Amino acid sequence: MKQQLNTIAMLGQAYSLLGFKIVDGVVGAGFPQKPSHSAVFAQIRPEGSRLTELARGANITPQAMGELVDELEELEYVVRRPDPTDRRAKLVVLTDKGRACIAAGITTIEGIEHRITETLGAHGHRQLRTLLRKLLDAG
Amino acid sequence: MKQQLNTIAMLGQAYSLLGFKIVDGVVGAGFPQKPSHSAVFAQIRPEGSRLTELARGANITPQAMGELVDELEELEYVVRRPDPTDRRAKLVVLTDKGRACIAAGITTIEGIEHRITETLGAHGHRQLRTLLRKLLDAG
DNA sequence: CGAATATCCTAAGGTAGCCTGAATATCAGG
DNA sequence: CCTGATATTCAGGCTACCTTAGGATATTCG
Repeated sequence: MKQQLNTIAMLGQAYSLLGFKIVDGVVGAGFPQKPSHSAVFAQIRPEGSRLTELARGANITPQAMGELVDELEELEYVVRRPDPTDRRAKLVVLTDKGRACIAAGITTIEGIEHRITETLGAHGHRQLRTLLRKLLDAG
Repeated sequence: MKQQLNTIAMLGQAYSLLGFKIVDGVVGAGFPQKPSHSAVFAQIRPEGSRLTELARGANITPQAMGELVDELEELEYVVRRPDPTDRRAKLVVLTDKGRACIAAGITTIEGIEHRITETLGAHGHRQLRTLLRKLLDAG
């Protein structure tokens, strides 16, 4: 579970770890309107994910997740397709527009990371990440 | 305006600066129920502050601030007293309980800061603050 | 087959945290 | 003393985000 994290995510986690509540980031123009929508984008698998699966991952009820998916479907970021392996289920799948949206978000994040490196220097940026890593590991 | 900031506040500001939205911190048991309540505690002056003054500082409408103060008054953290210098206005003043609440919050924050120093070492903690300071100044 | 289980949907409800609009009281200046 | 600005309050509304309740349908298991 100790995956590679970008600096802003580490900042957020550190902040959260220290007893603060944070709202999930809405980074850049590529992302949809509601902060909670990123709960879908962050989780959805390339082959598509089930509603209940997404709900469990986001720790909300399937009904609440259903509403989010409704909205994202309306915005044409995802579509619901029948699951070929289980005819009870439907798969929530990203559309091209959805993938473009994620790509735009990633570009924004990369831009921010770049700006951090510019400000702190490569060495400083590495130092910052190391310190944050230590904080997260200790927490 | 470049006052001394503790590390957690700096983390939060940095995170916010980088395009994320954060909910104000609820640190420790000393603080009241709602995150937004800290908008009052953070601003209120020892002699008391006016409602509109607090509203401007928190960048919300006086009506919204009025509701927050209502709640805090209900919880006996503050009282409304007539302003001796202006009979239109009332002063929102901390009670003993309110001051105790702030003190408890500060104690909690100090505890967290202490834990950070323990984890990173005094040198590491200073380094972290320096790096965050740079990020904030650049933003 | 029939019962239990899984998935999904609709509907209704609730809270937090804001907002606008309008009423009332007071102040400050000519 | 009239006028326009300022301070507060009451009333009503809104959005984001989540819940519980109940029911439809499809699948798996004994």
